[in-house]
Amino acid sequence: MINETPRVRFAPSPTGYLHVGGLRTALYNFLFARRNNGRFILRIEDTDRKRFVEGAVENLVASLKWCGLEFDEGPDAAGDVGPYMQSRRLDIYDYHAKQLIESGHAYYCFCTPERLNALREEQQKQKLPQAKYDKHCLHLSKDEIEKSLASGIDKVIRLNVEPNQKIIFEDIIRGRVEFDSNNIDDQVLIKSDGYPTYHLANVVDDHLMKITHVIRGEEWLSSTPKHILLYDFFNWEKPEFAHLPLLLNPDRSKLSKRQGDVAVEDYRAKGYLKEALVNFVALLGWNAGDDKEFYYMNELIEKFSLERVNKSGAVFDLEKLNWLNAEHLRKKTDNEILQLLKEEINHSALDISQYPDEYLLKVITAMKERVSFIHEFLSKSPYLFEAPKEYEQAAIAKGWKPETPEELKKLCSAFSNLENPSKEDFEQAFEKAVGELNISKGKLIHPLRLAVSGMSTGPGMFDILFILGKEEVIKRINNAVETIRA
RNA sequence: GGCGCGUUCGUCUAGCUGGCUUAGGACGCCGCCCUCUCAAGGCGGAGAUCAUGGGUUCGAAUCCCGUACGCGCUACCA
Repeated sequence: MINETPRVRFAPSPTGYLHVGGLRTALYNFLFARRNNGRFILRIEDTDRKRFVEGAVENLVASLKWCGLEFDEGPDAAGDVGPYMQSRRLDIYDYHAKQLIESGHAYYCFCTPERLNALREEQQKQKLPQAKYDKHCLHLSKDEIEKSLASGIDKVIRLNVEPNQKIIFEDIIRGRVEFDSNNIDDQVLIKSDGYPTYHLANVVDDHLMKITHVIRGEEWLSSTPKHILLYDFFNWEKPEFAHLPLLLNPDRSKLSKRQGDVAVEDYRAKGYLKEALVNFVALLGWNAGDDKEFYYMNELIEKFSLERVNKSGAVFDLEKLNWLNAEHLRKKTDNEILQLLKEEINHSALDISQYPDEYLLKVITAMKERVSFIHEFLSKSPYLFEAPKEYEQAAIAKGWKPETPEELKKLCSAFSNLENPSKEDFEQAFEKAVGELNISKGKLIHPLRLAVSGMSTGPGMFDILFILGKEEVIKRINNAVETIRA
């Protein structure tokens, strides 16, 4: 074991999208694998036919890959212990379930749902500590079993849990965990439709796929004793277990759709950078023990360890994600941002051909520190892409005086004398004009900003003028004078 | 109900082998500086009797026990 290559798996059921909690689980598996020169495996747990969702696997894989979580083995990256879709391994589960029956650790059950329901109700009425199957079919005679089997009536295969056993295992994150077998039900292993339940499939696959570390969500902790039992019954070596704390809603319930976005694709659509999402999710339940919060994937790989994963659930705090997104955005080079911005423009109503790279680069320099998302280049500085069609009312009320139009006109003529003006040229011309008007700089700069941008906030005034260029600036000032005067 | 897991500022967390903690950092919030505005940046502030009660100890957020609360599981779902 010690010298074996660590092998871990992310084993989602294909529900249609990658949940951010799933992303966190996948990420920790991935980081652990990369950190320890191991293998990261994707296995699809599609044994519930009622939950089949068309295209779910493709979507899952796409989200995983977008986040940079490349798996070494999986549905479309075959290794030699596949297939990696449980629905294609039915014969394997069947074979192993039968082995269990032969060894007496499992048995056929022909009970109808009606009998099971009645049993449960009866047990509840009696206020029994826990509702459990009564092992009725365990005591069927060989003949009865043969007859029922031959008749083709519905059957399942159940785990034969022996009472009064202590089931103990060591969890990497939680330490020693102990269960009493009296609290464990004779779990169905093979359903009446022939598909295995999670419990059987996951143990058989983890063993056959040589998984060394089972890293999964805390919701599995309670069923781990069933899995331990199965390993023992098969006489297989057990993997290490690490149960991750849950991701929570702001009200501390398990992170759910009702209280916001949970799908990775939602965050992608909202303009979050994959670097930020990964960084943020990594920190939800883990830290290196220092104050570092800004990480790239390679740094996470270098620092990650299961031993430093927390035990308690973590609230998914959007504010902090937003901050990290801004941080990651600002750390990118202007050229990297340029590519993203061009994509954004392409997906907007704007015509990309109107904005040469050189122009966009100026916009990026001016706005980079003022945005948290790429799409904010467009929403926070629309005037750098199109002339303003309206002007902020509050700013008009505050800075637009009766004499303002004349003063702006004066600026226009000052600017018109400039030859291909730089930022400094604009500034000098502005100061000269202001001096001649005998007014303070501040008195005119705000109306000018309003006239040129339609807004009261943004980059330095002269940066804006420089980006827009002389002709456009003059045109906009004249436009504003007319519009606001009217 | 039963079983299991958890509980440090609003949130993410440091603190893991008890003293260096008057409990540190980050997000958010507030204020100041910078400044043509908004950001970014710098500085500062408010904010946690470490869920609670009881032990052990010269000394506990750190070890032990109880209680409360929260969450998970309790399916022929994963």
